[in-house]
Amino acid sequence: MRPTPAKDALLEAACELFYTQGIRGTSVEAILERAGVARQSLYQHFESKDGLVAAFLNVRDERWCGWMNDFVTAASDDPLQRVYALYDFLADWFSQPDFSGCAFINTAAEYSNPEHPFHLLASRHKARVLGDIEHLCKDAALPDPKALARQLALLMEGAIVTEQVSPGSNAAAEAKAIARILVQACTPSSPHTTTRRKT
Amino acid sequence: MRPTPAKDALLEAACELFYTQGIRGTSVEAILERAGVARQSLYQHFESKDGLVAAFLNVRDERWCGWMNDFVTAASDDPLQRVYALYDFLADWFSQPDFSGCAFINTAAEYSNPEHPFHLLASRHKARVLGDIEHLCKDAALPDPKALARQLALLMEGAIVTEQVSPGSNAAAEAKAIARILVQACTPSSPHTTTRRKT
DNA sequence: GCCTAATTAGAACAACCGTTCTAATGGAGC
DNA sequence: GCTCCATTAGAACGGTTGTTCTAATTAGGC
Repeated sequence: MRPTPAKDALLEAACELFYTQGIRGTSVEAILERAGVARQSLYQHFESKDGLVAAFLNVRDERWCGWMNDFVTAASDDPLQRVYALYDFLADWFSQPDFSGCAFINTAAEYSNPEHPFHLLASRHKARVLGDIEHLCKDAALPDPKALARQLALLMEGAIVTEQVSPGSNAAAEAKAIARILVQACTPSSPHTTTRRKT
Repeated sequence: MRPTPAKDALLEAACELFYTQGIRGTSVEAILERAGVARQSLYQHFESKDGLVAAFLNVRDERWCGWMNDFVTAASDDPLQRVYALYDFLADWFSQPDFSGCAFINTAAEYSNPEHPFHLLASRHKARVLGDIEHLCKDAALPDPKALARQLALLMEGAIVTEQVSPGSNAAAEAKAIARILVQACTPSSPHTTTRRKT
């Protein structure tokens, strides 16, 4: 029990509640109850609720990017299939019972001022994800990986939000289909190597 | 002054503040101050803050859809160009100084429970927008207008959220470019009638 | 076994929340 | 001119917010 059990319990409770109920929608009281921890412990390990929020956003960023990269890596050895697997990752995520959209989109919505520290953390997360996608495009030897990554990221955002507002939209599959078209469109008409239409 | 000036002032203030600061982020006090109205007036015309929120969401739905439809109608007489004009509408919207994303996406994020009345109003709004887009696709005689509308709507969501989280992304133009590709892809390779590449 | 530090429970705080009440003021319609 | 009702200002309500404080309790390292 090196990293103090109370601090960990608090962070875990914060991750659950801030994500599913929103930041303003989650009281310190609720976090303490969920963590099974005394009030004092919170202010011993974090300077304030906002400090805990910042910690939550940082671990969420780390974890979510990890999930995404692990998923696409495990999905296939073919770099192009890994690009498409981004949307299988989304489908997997959407099917989780506590799916509540993207924590960072939600945070940017709650703190609309783009200068607000939390909003900035949201932008930073999205920039990081964009970088990861761009990396996938480069690995797949796709032309203009920067531009394509921006397109693929926009599709992901659209799918996330669509599924959040109207659950059951099957938005991940929709986005994947569009992604196929985009890749096809930017590829100099190479005879589709692994484009076995299945879905 | 038929529809009581106080009620109107309250609704107007609610529209501004709920949209730009969020619902939970806006206090009754702030609305009263902005509206320049006494506290009692609020509870005379609306049964509660939640009642005012519902009223806000309804007028926002009506107005936003009106803005969109008016914009694309005025943009061109060519039905296909009207489809593309959806994304010019977005660009116009994004450039407004108080742009804070989509009020309904934000509301669905704040009230994550899909059964919550506010979340349901958000779903209803998106369904309505989807219907309008489908109508545009039909007018443009595009094949499978229902499926295409879902794709175009997903692009719009992606652009809105991208611009909200990271202002200055030029996401509207990005989405428009993708929309062109999608329309091209679903059209049985008719020689591009009005596809004069300009942007 | 003792010392240190983490943790605990719970009271207390001021500030804010949404809401209700009281009482006075205003103006428009008959 | 009087009545009715929208509107006003402001106090007051109970509940919740985030935070601080006080003490008592636990557990680990030397």
